[in-house]
Amino acid sequence: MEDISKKTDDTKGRLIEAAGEVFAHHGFRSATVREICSRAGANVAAVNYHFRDKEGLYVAVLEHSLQSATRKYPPDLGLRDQATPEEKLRTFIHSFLLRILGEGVPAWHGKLMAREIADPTDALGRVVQSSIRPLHMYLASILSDLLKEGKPAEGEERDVIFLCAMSIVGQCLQHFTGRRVIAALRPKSFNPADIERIADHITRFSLAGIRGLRAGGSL
Amino acid sequence: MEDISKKTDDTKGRLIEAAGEVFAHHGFRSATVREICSRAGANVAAVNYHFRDKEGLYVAVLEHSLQSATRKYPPDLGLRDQATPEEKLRTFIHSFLLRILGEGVPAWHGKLMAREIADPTDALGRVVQSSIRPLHMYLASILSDLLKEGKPAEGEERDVIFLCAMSIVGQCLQHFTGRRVIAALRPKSFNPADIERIADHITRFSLAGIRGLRAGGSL
Amino acid sequence: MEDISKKTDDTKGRLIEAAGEVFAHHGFRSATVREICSRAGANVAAVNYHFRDKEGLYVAVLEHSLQSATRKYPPDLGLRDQATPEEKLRTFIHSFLLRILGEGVPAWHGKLMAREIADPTDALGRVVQSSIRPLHMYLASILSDLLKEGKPAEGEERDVIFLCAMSIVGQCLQHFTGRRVIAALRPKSFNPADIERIADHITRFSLAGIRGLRAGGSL
Amino acid sequence: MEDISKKTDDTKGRLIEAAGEVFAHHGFRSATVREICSRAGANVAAVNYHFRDKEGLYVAVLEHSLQSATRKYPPDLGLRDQATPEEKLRTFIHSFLLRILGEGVPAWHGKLMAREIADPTDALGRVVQSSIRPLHMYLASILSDLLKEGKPAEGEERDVIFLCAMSIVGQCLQHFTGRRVIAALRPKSFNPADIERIADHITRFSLAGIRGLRAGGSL
DNA sequence: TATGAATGAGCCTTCATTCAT
DNA sequence: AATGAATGAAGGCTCATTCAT
Repeated sequence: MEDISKKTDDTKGRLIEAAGEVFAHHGFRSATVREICSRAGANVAAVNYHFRDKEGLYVAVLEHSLQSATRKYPPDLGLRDQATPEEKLRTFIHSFLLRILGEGVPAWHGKLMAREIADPTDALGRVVQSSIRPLHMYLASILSDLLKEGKPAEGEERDVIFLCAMSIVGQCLQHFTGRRVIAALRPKSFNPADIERIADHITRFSLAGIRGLRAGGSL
Repeated sequence: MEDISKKTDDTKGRLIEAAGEVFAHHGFRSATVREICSRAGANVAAVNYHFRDKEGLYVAVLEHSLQSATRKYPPDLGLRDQATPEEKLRTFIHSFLLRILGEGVPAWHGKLMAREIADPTDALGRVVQSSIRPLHMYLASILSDLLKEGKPAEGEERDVIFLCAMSIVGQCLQHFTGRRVIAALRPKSFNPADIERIADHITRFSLAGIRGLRAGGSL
Repeated sequence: MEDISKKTDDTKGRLIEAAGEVFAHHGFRSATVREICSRAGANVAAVNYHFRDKEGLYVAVLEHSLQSATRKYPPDLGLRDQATPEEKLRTFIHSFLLRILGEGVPAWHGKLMAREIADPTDALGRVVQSSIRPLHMYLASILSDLLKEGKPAEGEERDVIFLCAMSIVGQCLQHFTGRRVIAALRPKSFNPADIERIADHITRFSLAGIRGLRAGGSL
Repeated sequence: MEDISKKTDDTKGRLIEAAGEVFAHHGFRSATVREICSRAGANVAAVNYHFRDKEGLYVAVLEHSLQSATRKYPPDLGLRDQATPEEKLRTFIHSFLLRILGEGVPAWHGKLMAREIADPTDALGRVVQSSIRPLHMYLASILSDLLKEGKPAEGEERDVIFLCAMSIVGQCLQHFTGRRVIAALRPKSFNPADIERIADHITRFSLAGIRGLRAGGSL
């Protein structure tokens, strides 16, 4: 009679949970099967039995993470469909930051993705297709709405949308990827509680940036 | 006190050169002493002899890189001092991108820094103090000029400057850190030759973003 | 007391059948319980449940093989008892080759024996007593007839008989044991269809050899 | 100042020597690097350092064995060239038996070959080309002389030569491959000292067999 | 009776490091 | 100053086996 979400007391589930933390913390190559199994209270051979090998476990962790993360933090955060593009962008940024900086239990979902992006394994292709591309397309549609009125993007326009998407995602990821440098530069700044503050900044900065591009002013 | 940049045919210099490439490509943990020594045409024991251990070599590489990189690509790219803040920002962004995306012979300097930021070792503190902080301060001064006129930043203002700096650096690093994902999302887009294009975008996006913040419009 | 040869669709029977093929192909040590169970469509624990351990299964396979093989290919191949010793020898050699080179459904019986001879396990003693010795005694009796007339063999004579038996068996086994080398030396020679040809050669070679020994010519 | 043949006190040489014994005794797959290194008084990593991996060591052992064995027991055993074919055959058989049954220090050369023949690894091809084929060609030339006068072998003739070669080699190998069965069948028969006796038998048996074939008598 | 899950010993290999020269 | 050889710790993985159901 399992009360906790989906019976996490089976070995396979515990392994995924433990592996998620360890992979997110050390990266795929530096993580050791022994530490994962130790945390999961399982034998070293359990990984081989359930996931074939270390990489199989990694893929399973990624897939679990992809589903879980997008389910927990949908890009629109339950926003009503008739919301303005500005509202949608703010919500997208906020949810993105929550995924990579949030401290909720299984906190490693977003961290794992950020790691995979910065130091990809062979599983990157799968991650891009099943998780990153949908998010990217959603962001691109918001940006398309913000950059012009109604006309489908084409040619030059598509490049601008893509570059804007990179600008927004880059700003968000910087607060995860560069967290150690930020801590060293400004010891007492921004902790998890500041996610709201950061989301505000990135949203305002980006909305103004997009409007500036639309204005088309020269450099 | 040997000048490495002059006589790179001694073992020590060749080791640093080879280690730079390997560390930049694989990261500290995944790089192997054997590959480094092999590329440098040196014995496996050479690293321990000259640098005490693998980490000692890494620190030496970082320090060499810090000096070399800032010398080769000064943040102002030789800009005259009376340039406008807008010109200074554009030059900063351009030089930053050149450092992390350029294909010049010592191409690994910037890549190495970006790696250290994304996956720090114990040497991060040193890197921050001697290399990152100066760049950051220079960027902060440009931003200060752009955000207001003359008055030194304080309180809330400092937070804004810091967040803007992160926004700009984050946009730049995204094109290095996320290069594999970008390649997977848009196979034929942006190659090194597009650095100008990317620099243009980030500059325009950011200048508009900063101006938007100064306007202080509500969300 | 189950009759395996009749109902081979029970787990135990399927395990023996599958194990026979795998042991014959890979040898005892290199064969894996997992492959055997996989082929038999049974659980990995089935071997330990039914046969205590891997070796127990091996012994069961051997015993099944001993009975089955001698039943299927009797050394005299149903030859009438009043056949000449020459006819008996030819038939013995032919049936021996069929057992180790034949491609019949239970093709692994002879191969398994040949493997046990070349790389014995602890079960060798049992195999010798229950399977090899009877064959050997039968061959020895044929040889005794060929070497002299009527007088029981004794002393020096017994050594000659034994050596002749080894000569004949060695010639036959060479075509199984050394099959890989033969294939490498003479790529297109001798395939299973050549059993007749090989049997002819060994028979003629050996009959002449035996007669030569009887003639007692000096070296 | 090494007095023993060729300085066997270096690690590499000791590893080859130890590996030879272990491989000959257990076979490639069942032999463990640990036992080999333990016997050689070396670290487990020594194998990797000197021979890349276990298979590299195996190949090195084989090559060392090929040279050493044929040097120690040349197929003609120093026989003068104008010896009769009969003398040559006897010498070939004798030297062959010495190689696989002899107890001289490094006793494992022939045993290793016999193992490789019966249970080949990926290195078999090399062994065949560099070691077995020359021996085979030499034996074939002797057989050619014995089977007819002067005329080069062709067609059917070549098959007969090949089959005779297999008959002779098979008889010899039987005393190594089947040694355990022989011991079980006839506990007190044939020990190493009987090599002469066995060589005599196989030679006489085979010479008579060959002559019988030449006579071309029907079955 | 039969099984999926889990185990622990042991394998080969790789690594940064140290030693003797 | 520099090297080839050797080291021991640790890693991922495979195996026959046992456990709980």
